[in-house]
Amino acid sequence: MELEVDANFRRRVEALVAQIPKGRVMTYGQIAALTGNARAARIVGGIAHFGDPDLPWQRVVNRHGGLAAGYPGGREGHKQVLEAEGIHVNEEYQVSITELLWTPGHEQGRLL
DNA sequence: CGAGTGACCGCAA
DNA sequence: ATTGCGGCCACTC
Repeated sequence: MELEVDANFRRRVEALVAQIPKGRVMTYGQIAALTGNARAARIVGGIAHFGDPDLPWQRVVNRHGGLAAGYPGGREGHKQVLEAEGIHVNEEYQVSITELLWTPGHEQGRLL
């Protein structure tokens, strides 16, 4: 029953982000697609700003693996948090999504 | 209820 | 390879 999508969209995004394992990252488009709206990638970013601040939005990056701009503290603060998570960030403020991109279902290394 | 906006993505020159 | 522009849909005021 996929009748619930409107308001549930935000809830799904929050739930999905909350399930991102430590040391992994997801893209806004990835989350948007998994929530049912692959074109609502921007909405995910909006929820990230107006959603629950307790969620690990730090593990959410854009398609190019670049850090978010509106993160509290800027990309620099975002980079610091990612480094604390064990994720390496280069001077370009980009992470190796090819290596760190995580998708629900695989749950590889649930060392949480 | 209406309009504006955005922590994006994809494509075109 | 880079740079610029539009579209898309939910969220906030």
